[in-house]
Amino acid sequence: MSEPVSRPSGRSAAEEALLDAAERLLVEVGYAGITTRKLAEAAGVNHGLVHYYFGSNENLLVRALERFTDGLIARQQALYDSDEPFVEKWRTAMRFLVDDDAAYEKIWLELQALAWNDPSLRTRLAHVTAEWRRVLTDAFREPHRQLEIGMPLEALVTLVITFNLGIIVERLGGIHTGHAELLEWIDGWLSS
Amino acid sequence: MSEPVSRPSGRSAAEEALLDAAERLLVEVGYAGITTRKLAEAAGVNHGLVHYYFGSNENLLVRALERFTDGLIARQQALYDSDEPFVEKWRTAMRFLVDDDAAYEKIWLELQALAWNDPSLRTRLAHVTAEWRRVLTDAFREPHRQLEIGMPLEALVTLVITFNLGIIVERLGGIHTGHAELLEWIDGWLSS
DNA sequence: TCCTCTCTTAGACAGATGACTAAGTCATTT
DNA sequence: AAATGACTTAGTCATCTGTCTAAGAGAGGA
Repeated sequence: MSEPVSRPSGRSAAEEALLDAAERLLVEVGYAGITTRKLAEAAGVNHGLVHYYFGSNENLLVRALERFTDGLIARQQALYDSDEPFVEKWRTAMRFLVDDDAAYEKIWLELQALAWNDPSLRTRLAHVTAEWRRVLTDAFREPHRQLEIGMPLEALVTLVITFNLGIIVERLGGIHTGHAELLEWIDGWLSS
Repeated sequence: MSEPVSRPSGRSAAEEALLDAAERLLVEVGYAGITTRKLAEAAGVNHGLVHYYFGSNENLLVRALERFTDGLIARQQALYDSDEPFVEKWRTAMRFLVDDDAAYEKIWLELQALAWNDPSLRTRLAHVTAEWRRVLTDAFREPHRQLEIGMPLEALVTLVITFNLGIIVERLGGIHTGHAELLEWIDGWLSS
């Protein structure tokens, strides 16, 4: 027999390797280029294991999405939970945003593109975005008051989230025009 | 013989129908779900015509991209070229942005997602974005001065382009939180 | 009328793909 | 040492996919 088991004790190395391979392939070829055999090859395991551990190719991507988004929320929490002053948090976040290594962002947006055509995945991503919004709203409450920003807090958070997302998308398309200028002006404005 | 001909006089109805079908399928199933036979079926033509007119599936998508981006630039030009006051132009643009029918935006972002994994397509899209930036820079030059906006023009244009793009991406993911609040505040601020 | 050229059709073909399975291996338990 | 159960392998199978081709339809000109 070789039926998928009810998640025994510890995850096998192969299972983790396949999820890692999924993330790597999302970066390298995008979700549309991911096949059972490519996954297995990238993970260095037999291609039958995709069925053994995940049942199907699609399910593997769902699991990869869940693992990735769990990590994403934790990472965002950690950034804004620290004791640093707000300006430092902002600078760290913006440094991540324009980092040369866009692997994390590529995975995130490939998963979003996948979800555009899969309503069940959209639910999961909507939850992550809501969590992200919550974290940012908390983080911006104090600076929003202190810096006397005209617009309502919710509008400010929306603006920050969306322009960040837009920068990521442009960068994935190879466009960098104006990004540095915008971020530098914001940085200078925060410092004053 | 059935070799692709050197674009005779007028395009056949089938050729147009295939390009139309490509756009419809981008909206309905995304680029990854587009196959030769689905294209032909959606266009109501024989699947052999994909090879006859475009040589390959991929080439058809490239042609669809070219046709779409041509229209996109024209549409953007037309919006900001009109004689209306700036506020009206802005309102029209924002109405398009949050329109219930996101077909146009879906096509645009599916093509971008396709380009993330295809360097040659990226060049084409980068050109469109550059053109869009040029149009917006012209349109914002006067209001930027009159409204005494603190940040440099280039930073402002970047902010507008990226937060618009971010809103589109969020909407494709089914997220609408805060969009109306942000746009309403901007609208109010412009009116004052 | 016949011929030419464009357009269309149906189908062939190799290769890839997702899903699945029988037969193993191997460590741990009894 | 035997048995158990998790893990792995190599391979099968039906289906789909992209590409290409031979054959024909039909319009317009000679």
